[in-house]
Amino acid sequence: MARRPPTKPRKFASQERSRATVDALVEATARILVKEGFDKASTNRIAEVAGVSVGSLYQYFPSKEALVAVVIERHQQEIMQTVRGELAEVLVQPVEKAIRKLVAIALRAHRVDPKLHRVLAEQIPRVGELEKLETFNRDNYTIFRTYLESHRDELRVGDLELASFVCVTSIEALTHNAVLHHSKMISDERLEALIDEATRLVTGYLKG
Amino acid sequence: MARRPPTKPRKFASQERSRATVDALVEATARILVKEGFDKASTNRIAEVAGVSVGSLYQYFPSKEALVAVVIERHQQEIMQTVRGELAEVLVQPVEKAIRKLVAIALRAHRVDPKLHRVLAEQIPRVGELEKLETFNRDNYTIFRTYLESHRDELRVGDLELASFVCVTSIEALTHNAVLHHSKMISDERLEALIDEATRLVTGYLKG
DNA sequence: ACAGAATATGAGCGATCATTCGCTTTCGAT
DNA sequence: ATCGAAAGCGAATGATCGCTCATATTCTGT
Repeated sequence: MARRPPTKPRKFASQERSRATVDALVEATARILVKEGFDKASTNRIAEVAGVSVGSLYQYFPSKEALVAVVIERHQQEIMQTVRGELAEVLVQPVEKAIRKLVAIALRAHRVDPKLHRVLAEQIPRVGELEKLETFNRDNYTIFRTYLESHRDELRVGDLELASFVCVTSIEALTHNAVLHHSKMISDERLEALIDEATRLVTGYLKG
Repeated sequence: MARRPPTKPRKFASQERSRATVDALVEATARILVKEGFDKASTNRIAEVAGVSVGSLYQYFPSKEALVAVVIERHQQEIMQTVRGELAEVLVQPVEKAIRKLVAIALRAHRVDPKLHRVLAEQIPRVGELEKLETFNRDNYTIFRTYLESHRDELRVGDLELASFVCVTSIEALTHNAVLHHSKMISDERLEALIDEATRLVTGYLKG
């Protein structure tokens, strides 16, 4: 197993000990990002918080960027796990139900480790490897556009592309801001109110 | 004039030459932010692009943060100059007209040096002096809330606070994304279409 | 023409950062 | 018990950064 030259290989973990190291590094990175922000997340500090040495970090991650990218991926996967099942249901429901469920899903997505979500959204530079954040958003857009196409006859929209843009942007911004900038709004009661309002906003727009 | 000890004073520019230096520094900072991003904007590089020495930079700005803060202020003032007159008109107009004008204003605001706006919105760390960005947004929110209060009877809204949040967030996100992430949409024709859609979205929501 | 204030200079300081590499320790297979 | 591979270590490197200061140049009032 692992036939690569041992001097270079920045490679995968085969023993359990090393898997624990990788895990500790990813977790430490996330914790530092949340508690101290992106620019305090130096590789030396990450290794220190993870309880390993910098050298070990570079055994498994070719760069700091790669490590942050893994943190992003893990966060997106956690969101997807919370959401994938519900997302399938949406596609076969009528507009009003679908939008309401979509808003609820978006809200729940933003409540998975909100502080990490905020740092990723606001502080991570979108260069090189770290553009995955943009890609993730484009996926949502495509899914929504597909839904609108298959329910075209129930809607009063001229330009599907434009309508998708309006809806996705609004829902994303509302849920993002509600969770990350107005966390007082998080009482379950007010949260239901927000779902009502966002649903009314979007369905009203789609059904004329 | 200027009685401070000459060893410390990090002070104002009284001669024309120094005013030009300050201007060159601010402009160079903006240009670097746009063309190379926030983390390439080192003080040495800023001074180099401005055609002055680092020392001169620190004669007029106590820190890099202060310099960036001035760039932010200047950008916000440029936006306000483009917008202030129109904003006054909005307050005395009926809902539909008002919203349409507000959307158009927001759009125009985002088209004042859009690339700089994007960098300021997405790359500048919101710490210390640089929180002005948040304050600016809170102002918009307050203005809108005031408008809704004075037109309460024309509206079908329960919670004014919540409605303001929904409207401001949506308009801001739509105009921001349209200008900064979908610049293909900028053809004047599609731009009018976006104003139509955003207006329909928000007025539909407010008037039930 | 001269003095002192204002302005400009840029080498360099100390801190911090991402990354490397020679070395040691632990593991798994025999 | 042994040995090679895997995992771990951390001082050291070189780059870059924000910022200072001793010095030089230019301006302004007289």
